[in-house]
Amino acid sequence: MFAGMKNYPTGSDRPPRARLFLTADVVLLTIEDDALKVVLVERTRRPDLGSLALPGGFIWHAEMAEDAARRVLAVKAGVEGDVYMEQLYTFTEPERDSRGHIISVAYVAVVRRHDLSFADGPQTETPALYPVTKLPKLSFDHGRILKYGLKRIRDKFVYTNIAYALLPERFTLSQLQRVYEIVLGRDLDKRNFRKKYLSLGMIRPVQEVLSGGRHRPAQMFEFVSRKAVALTEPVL
Amino acid sequence: MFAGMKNYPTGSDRPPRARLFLTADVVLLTIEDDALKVVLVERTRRPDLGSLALPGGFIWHAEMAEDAARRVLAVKAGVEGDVYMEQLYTFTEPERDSRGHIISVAYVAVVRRHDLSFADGPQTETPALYPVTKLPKLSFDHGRILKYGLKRIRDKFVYTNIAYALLPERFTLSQLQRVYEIVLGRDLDKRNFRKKYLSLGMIRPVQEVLSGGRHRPAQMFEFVSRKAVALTEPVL
DNA sequence: AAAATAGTGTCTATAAGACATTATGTC
DNA sequence: GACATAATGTCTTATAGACACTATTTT
Repeated sequence: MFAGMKNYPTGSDRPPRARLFLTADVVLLTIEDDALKVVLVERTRRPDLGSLALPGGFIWHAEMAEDAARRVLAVKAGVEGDVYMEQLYTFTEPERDSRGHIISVAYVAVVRRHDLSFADGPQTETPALYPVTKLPKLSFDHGRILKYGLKRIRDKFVYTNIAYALLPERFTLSQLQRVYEIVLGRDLDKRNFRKKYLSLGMIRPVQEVLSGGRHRPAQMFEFVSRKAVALTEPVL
Repeated sequence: MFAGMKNYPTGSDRPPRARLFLTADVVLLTIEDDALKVVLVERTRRPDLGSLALPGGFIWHAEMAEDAARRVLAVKAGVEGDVYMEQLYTFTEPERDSRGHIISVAYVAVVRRHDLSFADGPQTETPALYPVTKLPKLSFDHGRILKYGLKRIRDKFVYTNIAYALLPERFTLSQLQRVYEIVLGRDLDKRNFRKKYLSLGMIRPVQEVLSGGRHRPAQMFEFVSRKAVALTEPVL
């Protein structure tokens, strides 16, 4: 296997294969109060006790990383059921965690604020939402992971339908546009946005209007598919 | 599901954290005889002895996955020095390797054919090049990894300058176009390709022409940067 | 009728893609 | 001068982006 190699650092005739611990760490994003926010937990153990980190957990025997990530979502943020989640990157630097050489398989997940339930559940760590625009310093290399996750999600918004993950089943075009503006962090032109988005064929009108306040009610729409779909053409 | 879990499967009060082996597996691509090819090695051990697999190796103690991948490139394909390589995905299914629960951190690398040296070097496994258009069945889940790596590289060609990894320092526009055609698997219009590529400002003409056969010599170009650069605008 | 958001169309500029001929070397 | 590849420009169509007013409902 490592053929031809005569001497390994250990002096043994076999390479010093590492048996490593793996964690699944999740960049869990949502929208609250018209702002994109990320779930962070306060560490209850050393090292870095009391400082903020991404929710994460060790991968168990016979478990795949994605299942561990879903377990983390359930246990630390009360998120159950269908959630948009994708693998982000695997961080393997031996020094990234001061406890030892621990690999992090990082995920990004996007949920509606409503699907987070911090209050109930047995967690001792206290999760909370932080706006991505002004972030505190995070433990380990979690700042880097978060930054990377944010970039990934912003890219995905342009090339996929994942806005569905932040919207109820039925929504208005104004709500959809607002989601894009919050995630991308810039204002969009209403007419151009509607023209473009409708031309993509990812949403369709439903027989329902939203009669909000003292103004004209809005046509509601639904996503044709609530599974992640990649576009050939960007939204913006 | 996992919320409120009082007893772990082992009955212990601590979760059954797994200590796992990790491998770095590399989708190593090159161009040979006007075809995109991938390096595969014949397995010299069980399981799947004699069948084809991606070059890979276990991650060692205090080593990061990327270093392991570079070691694999060096040992199994004689590739040294600066190589375009990026992390692809991490495969963690417990059943993916029949030897046990082994994680694969997969990488894609792109090199010039000239930089591969199979002959010399101490490997007992015999690496060889296979056209990506007609691939044999691979061991484990390597077929899936390869397919994913190919997709990644094709996407990257459209949005970055990584064509540099398949070209000598100086090259003609026809050579560049040919690289794109081989990687993407379709013919491109010469005039449109030149117009577009030159407008991106990623290459510049040098004071040299290539006088090949009995025809007009071609202007040579070089990449402004031979580091991976992401574009805001696609090449094609 | 005032307030508030919904809903709509045009114009301009830029880019993509289809397409054919001339230029300049070597042999 | 025959051959082979290099090099080049125009037209059409589609898309992106700037931009302002009318429509409909509630109170």
